[in-house]
Amino acid sequence: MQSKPTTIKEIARILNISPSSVSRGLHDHPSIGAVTREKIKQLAKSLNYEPNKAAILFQKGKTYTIGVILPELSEHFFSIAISAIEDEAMKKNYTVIFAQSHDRYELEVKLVEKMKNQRVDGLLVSISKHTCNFDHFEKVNSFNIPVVFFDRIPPLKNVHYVASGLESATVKAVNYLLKKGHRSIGMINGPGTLYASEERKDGYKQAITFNRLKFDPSLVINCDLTEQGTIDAAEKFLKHKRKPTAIVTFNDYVALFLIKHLKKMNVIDDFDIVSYANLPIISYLDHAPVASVEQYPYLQGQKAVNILLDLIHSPNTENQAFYNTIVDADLIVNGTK
Amino acid sequence: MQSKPTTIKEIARILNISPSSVSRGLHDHPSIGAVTREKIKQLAKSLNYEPNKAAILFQKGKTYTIGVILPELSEHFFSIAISAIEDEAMKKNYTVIFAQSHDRYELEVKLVEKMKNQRVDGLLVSISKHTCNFDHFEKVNSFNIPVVFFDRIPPLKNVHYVASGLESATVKAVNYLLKKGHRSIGMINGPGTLYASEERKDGYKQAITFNRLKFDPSLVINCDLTEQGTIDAAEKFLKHKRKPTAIVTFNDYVALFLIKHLKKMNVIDDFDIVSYANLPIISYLDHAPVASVEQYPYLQGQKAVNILLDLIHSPNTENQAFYNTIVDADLIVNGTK
DNA sequence: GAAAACAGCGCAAACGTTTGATTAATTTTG
DNA sequence: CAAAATTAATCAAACGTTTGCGCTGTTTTC
Repeated sequence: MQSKPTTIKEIARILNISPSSVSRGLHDHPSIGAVTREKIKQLAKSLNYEPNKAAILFQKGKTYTIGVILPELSEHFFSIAISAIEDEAMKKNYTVIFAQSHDRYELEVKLVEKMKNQRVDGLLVSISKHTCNFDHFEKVNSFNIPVVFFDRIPPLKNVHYVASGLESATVKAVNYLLKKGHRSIGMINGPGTLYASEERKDGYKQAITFNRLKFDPSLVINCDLTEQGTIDAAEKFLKHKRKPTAIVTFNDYVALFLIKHLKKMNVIDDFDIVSYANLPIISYLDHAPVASVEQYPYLQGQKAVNILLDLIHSPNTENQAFYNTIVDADLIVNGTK
Repeated sequence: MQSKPTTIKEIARILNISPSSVSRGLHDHPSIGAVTREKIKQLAKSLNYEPNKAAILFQKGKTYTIGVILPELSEHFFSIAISAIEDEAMKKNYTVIFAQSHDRYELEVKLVEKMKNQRVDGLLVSISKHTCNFDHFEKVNSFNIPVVFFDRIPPLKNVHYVASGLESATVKAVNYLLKKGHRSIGMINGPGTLYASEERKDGYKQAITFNRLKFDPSLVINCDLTEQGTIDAAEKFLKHKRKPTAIVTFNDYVALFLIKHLKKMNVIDDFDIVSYANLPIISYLDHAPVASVEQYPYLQGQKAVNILLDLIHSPNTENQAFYNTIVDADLIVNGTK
């Protein structure tokens, strides 16, 4: 008893009118009389008519689909964003397809190509760690598929993006520690190649110099974000001539590794730690960070989708204006700003 | 300089042959000569031809898309599964669209309907907490769209599903605690309506009775999985005449709440805790569970996709056989089985 | 009362691809 | 060498929907 979906043709046949009239009737086109329109709608309803999306997509050359490429779908930060993107797109009647680059440049290129072939109406991308070349995005742009970058954005001028204000957030974080009395503050930063590392460093510098202190470059250590890398950085701090009393870590994983190591070394109580939140339950730790930078991934996801839909719907004129949206991050202390 | 994608027609026009020949040439159809075939392929390549998926989908009535409905995309367990589903589907050249029911029955019904309208080739579902009626799945089935349930499965006989063997895993967990010397073991279970609660309780009973101990129903407490619910349960245990020395919690959240409360009450060292793993960093806690039930969400996601693709590809005969796949959960102690 | 406006509907083409049936040209077979 | 088989390609229809244009019959306008 497998049903075949009802089509417009079928309805037209039954009502003895043309398919075009049925189509127009269903869309409240003025050239269809009220009587006929109602007959059409009633029959459509009773036959459970559902438009064949594939046919419409094909006909209109639009897919009402947006593609999303992220480094890792299971990363907590991104999983929140995914939730937001899905919710927001659903509201606007768009479908979302996700893909993950697993932080591999070549895979990312392939995925962009695939999305293009899928004829997505727009693309939302958080670039992989190893992406330095951006030609693949140029290509989709030339096919008139708008691209909005998200969180991990490329260092380019003429692109749309949504990202968090890590620099100002870092200023807040360091200021907070300074106000707490700390005079030597360490930072375990990410790889130097990352834009996000640069922002953190700049924010750190800014806060330090603004408070008329001297910026000591040896207090900001680049780290590959692994456990061993974190331990190495921690050891440098422990042996530092101006041993810091507070440490800002690149993210919660680093904070976790750091806390573990400092506990092992039995010096955990000598430090205040501030991290950039990406693990939900870090505050349950015994020696949890005293403060966390919240980046609002849900909000970022929402904004990114809305910008993308804007671009999709805007007449594809020579758009010289680029959306550069910064979602201000907040410093969370004890669960409040 | 916005390009228009190359079409088969275009290639045919340039080569002065028919579109059908181009189509067949690209598909290595035997009735196209080697010379023509090569000419076609070369030109297609140089023009960057990419098949218009929308057209193919429409023509074939297949979408090469599977729909996935989960309660909450950002839930850690599901985000791992999402990653697996995406990877696996990508390998088989399928596209995935995700949606979340936010654990609301009505929304789930709507989503199923939407997926059907999207003409997905198959559906992967983890049902919402409040779904007791399953007619909406019957409906997609009648449209010959196979459904595979995943993790949260309905209490029906004639459905395909992949889920973890929670009963046997619970047996392992309780056995482990018994072997450690515990004689009174509490369980903070989920709501009684959940199938997952039933399985845990059955496993608990089984292990207890198998070890010739008496099953005490008052040691298994149903809980709404909130923090307050957990605290209430904990208090009952603290006042219990046979105060347990070990507690099995429904999931890591409950474990977290429990640990927090027991710490506050200063009795954390009186208990061994075993949980069902769904939070990645719980092992970093100071008084972390001594063991965790690992449910392998990645593996489950993989299996579910493969079963679904199997069903999609199998001739739609009257399939009387149902896939009932149990992914055995393991008890992880100190990072190993 | 003829011309103009309009309401209500049908016709047919188009979107890009696939595929069964057909044709034409060539080669093989007995 | 005629008949049969093979090769290589074309034709045309189909999938479901939308939309510009044209057609008819009725109503309005001056």
